[in-house]
Amino acid sequence: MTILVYIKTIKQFYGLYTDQNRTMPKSITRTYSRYTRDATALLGGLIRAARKERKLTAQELADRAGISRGLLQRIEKGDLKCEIGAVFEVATIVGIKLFDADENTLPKYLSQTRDKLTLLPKSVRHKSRVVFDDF
Amino acid sequence: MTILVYIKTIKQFYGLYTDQNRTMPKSITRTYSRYTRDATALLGGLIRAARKERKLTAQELADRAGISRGLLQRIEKGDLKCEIGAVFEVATIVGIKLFDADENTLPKYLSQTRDKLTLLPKSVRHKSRVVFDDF
DNA sequence: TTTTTATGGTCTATATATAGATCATTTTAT
DNA sequence: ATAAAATGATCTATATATAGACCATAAAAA
Repeated sequence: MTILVYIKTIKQFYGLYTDQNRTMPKSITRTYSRYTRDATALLGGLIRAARKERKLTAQELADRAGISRGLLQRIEKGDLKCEIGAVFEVATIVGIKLFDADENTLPKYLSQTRDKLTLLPKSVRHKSRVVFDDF
Repeated sequence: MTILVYIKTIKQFYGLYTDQNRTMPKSITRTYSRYTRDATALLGGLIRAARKERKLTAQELADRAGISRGLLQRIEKGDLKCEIGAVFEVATIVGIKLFDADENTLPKYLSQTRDKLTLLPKSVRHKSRVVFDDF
């Protein structure tokens, strides 16, 4: 007697597994405002322009940032699903100022914001609205 | 004869599979500059402050942005691995201006940047340095 | 004080972003 | 014109971010 188990890929097994035992969760499609899309596209465009002005190839900049060329392409295109850390790092390398702040003023803004937060209430609490539904 | 197959979790099987058949790829740990880390932390702090000023709970803001409360927590903490789209969307909702631009000026900056890009060379090409290694 | 609720953290399964390879095309230098 | 190289795009496996549930604690209201 022979038992033949043939699973080509993990994905295949994974798919069988999930389909059999769990309901496939709804794929979450995010919506973004125009402002968000424009801002991300602008940042990507600024990065691309700065890269060319500095005569860096995509591969060179990607290497410096420690990311793949493909990811850099997506960043420059304004892809909304890239890690913010990767995007900001690339921007930093080509010399784009975030929040109009240089390396000296940025920490100051940061501590100012932290100070401000200590003054604000720790948690936001809504006044409990009295409901008159009993009548 | 009995063949007993016991796999507790997919992860367990997955681990066995990869260890046996493939070399485990190096887990890529990114490095980020201080400027990048400060900028992300600042944005998170600004979001948190703006949220409290607007008397929104974390859950309320997360719902409006279409994200989970857990993700909002990471964003406010300045986690570098969040999607830039999610971060910018939350910032937009609480009224934080990106690039000091409002909803009218942002598209203008965007088209200006695109115009600039058409003027720049399509691809960056390094002058081929003649190598004298032959001697 | 008591009660209610917001926050902060953990854990798991799923969805998805990323690296890396590959190929076609475009662009620049020679 | 030709060659070399940069770019744009696609594909796959892996790594990892996210949603959602849960719990403990903190904080604000009653």
